Parts: sequence; C-alpha cells; structure tokens
Amino acid sequence: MLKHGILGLIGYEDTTGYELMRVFRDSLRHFWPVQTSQIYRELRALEERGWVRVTRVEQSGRPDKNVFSITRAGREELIDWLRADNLPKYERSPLLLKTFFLGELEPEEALQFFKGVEAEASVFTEEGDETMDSVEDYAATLDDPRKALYWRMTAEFGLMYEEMVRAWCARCVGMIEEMKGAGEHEEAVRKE
Amino acid sequence: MLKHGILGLIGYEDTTGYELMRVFRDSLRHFWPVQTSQIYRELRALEERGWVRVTRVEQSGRPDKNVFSITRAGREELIDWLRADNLPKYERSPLLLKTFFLGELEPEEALQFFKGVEAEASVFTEEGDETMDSVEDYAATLDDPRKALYWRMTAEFGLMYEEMVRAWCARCVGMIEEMKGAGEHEEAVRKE
DNA sequence: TTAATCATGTAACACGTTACATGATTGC
DNA sequence: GCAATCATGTAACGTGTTACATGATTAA
Repeated sequence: MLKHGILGLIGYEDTTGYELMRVFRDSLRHFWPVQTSQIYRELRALEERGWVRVTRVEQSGRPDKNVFSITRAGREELIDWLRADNLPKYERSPLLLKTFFLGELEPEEALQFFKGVEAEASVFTEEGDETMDSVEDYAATLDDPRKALYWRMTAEFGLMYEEMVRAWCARCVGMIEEMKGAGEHEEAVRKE
Repeated sequence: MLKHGILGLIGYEDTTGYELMRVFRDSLRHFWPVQTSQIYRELRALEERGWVRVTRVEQSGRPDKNVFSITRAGREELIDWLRADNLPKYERSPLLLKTFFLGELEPEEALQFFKGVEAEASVFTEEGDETMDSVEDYAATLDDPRKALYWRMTAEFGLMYEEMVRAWCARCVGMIEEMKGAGEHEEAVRKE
C-alpha cells in the first residue's frame, strides 16, 4: 500500500523524499503514518520496479536533491491498483484488542479506560480545521480541483469516525455501570 | 500487541498453539487477523521472556501437544499492558489511502468504488449473529461472566463502524454526483 | 475415499519502528 | 548562539504475509 501511496503523490508532481515526508506528515498522517526511513527504502524499490525515475539536481547553498518522477509503467500500475479489489477484509484494532481483555481490570479502571478513549477521540474534531487547511493549501499547488473532493472525503471520514467512537465509549460506560449496579444489588440481596 | 493478545488468551486458560489459532479465527478475526506461523513464533518469544511456560502432553492416537500456561510475571505484564497508555494515535487505513487518490479515475469508476465498499460494509452486520454466537460459546467455557461484557463491546463496535461506513459511502456518492452535475452544467453553459 | 480436523512447525520476504548519523542554511 | 529547516540516508530489529511441509484420525 505505501508503495502506491508514494507513487500516487509522485504522480501529482515530481518530488523528493524530503517533500514526500512532509506531505505525509501534514496531510496523510491521520490514515497513513510513515517514517522517513520507510520513504527512502520504498523510493529505491519503486525505482527498481521501473515505476519511477530519479534525477539528481544540484543546488547552490543546499544539499543536492533526488527528484523522482513517475514513469508510464508507474502510472499504469497506479491505475491498476486503484481499480483492483485489494482492500483487506479485516484490519487490526489495538483499541478492540485491549477492550477484549478489559475484564482483567476492575470495572472502575475499565471506566477510566473508556473515558480516556473518548477524550482522545475529540482530538481530530478539534484540529480538524487545521488539517483541512493544509489539505486545501496542497490542493492550491496542484491543477485539478476535482482531487480536493476526494481529500475532503478522507477528512469527513475522520470526523464521522471520531463521533462514532465517542458514541461507542458512552455506550460502554453505560454497560459497565449497569453491570456494577447489578453486582451491588446482588451483594445487597446476599446480605439480607 | 499480538504478544499481549496471546498472553491474554493463555491467561483465560491453559491452551495450545492450535487452539489459539482457532480462537483468533472464530472470535478475534474481525479486529486482529493472525497467521498460524505468527502464533508459533510469538509463543516462543513469550516463553523466552518468561511470560508463559510450556508442558508437552502426550496423547494417544493424536500428535503430542504443547500446552502453554501463563506465569506470574506474565500476568503482571498483561495487567501493565492493559493499564498503559499505549494505543497508537493514528492507524493505517487502506480504504482512505485509496480514496485519497481516487481523482485518478473517472467519476463513474469512483462511484463504483464506493458502491463496492458500501456492499462490503454490510457483511459483518449480516454475519453479526454468527460471530456473537461463537463468542457466547467461548464465554460459556469460561468461569467469569463479566468477561462476556467486554467481548460484546467489540461486536457492538463492529456494527456501529459498519453503519458509519455505509453513511460515509452514501455521502461520498452524493458528493460525486453533485460534482458531475456541476460539470454538466458548466458544459451546457459553454455550449450556449 | 475424500475432506476436514488435530497438531506441529520452517523459510523467505515485505513492511513498520526505533535509533543513529551528517552537515549547511535560515530565522529568532 | 541556538533551534528549525533542508536534504540525505543506514542498521537493527519487530511484526505481518505467503508458501511450504508432515502425518494421523474422524466423519460424510
């Protein structure tokens, strides 16, 4: 997937590893965090496959840079990848893995867990404008305004997802409190 | 994360690599798909760290099995992991990565993409009962009924997530159609 | 008799994470 | 003078994926 993400960005315009790193950091981090080391590794792999071409550009008063451009084979590959039915059916969710084992903790601690998740889930909602700003900035540098439409969709997804997580957390908190209530009731009955 | 997932399951009851594989396949696959090869590798790693202990059990008419049990250090580690603030801030989403580059395709193809995603997103809703059945079966084999509460939460999440994805797809379809309408209007104006 | 289940893995490769390493320029 | 930015990476390790490998038993 990362290979094709990088390929897609190079497809927008010729670029360097460093610039790619910034685009990922500013515009794609919410759904595809990447390390610098990965970018340089994948760029070499893309070159080996003949999907991109590199040109060394000398600069005065700055380090030389390696500018990558997409080849015809690369663009074909990108289109094939977009058309292919290649979305994984299931994805890993650390959140749900932890939830699954939360019975190991006291209900009180489990409650705290969901409060924490709920709070985290408001981060994107709060910084949502910021992210959209940098996406719109990026859109302005490019030609085709239709692309911004799809970028907006990814931001929409982020907002909807966080709202859903908050609703889920609220429900989980409710379920735990209900259980605690039932437990206390049982204890009370036993004491009678 | 997988290490702790396996540790958590062994914490419920002593078990073998093969049984772990089945529990992952039947009850955890929606949020943590795993290969058999990973399980055996991680089991060895858990043993090296002293979090589990292995006992070889001979069987008549069946292959021997390696039964793993959690150690005191292992249970401490599990609790520490549950309490720790260790959820990754951002997760990779192949769905959003593809969406981000969908401007490379014709709007018609993009529409098909979202129709496909929407259809896929109904799978869990449809097989939801099945999964909950196998979770309830698993719950019945264990002692503490409180654990089932947290398992139910993960299923709830699945249902809510799919519903959200469907709503998002519908919205994306609407956005594309709106854009297509605007484009046609522009063309019509130009022709006048 | 054939497929599924029980039960174990190894090997090779792909991808993600963490830490380290260098060095000039620009802005405060 | 110091931090941030520009620009390049390497090394080691951890985790996920794919394919292969073996062999007995049980149910249709």
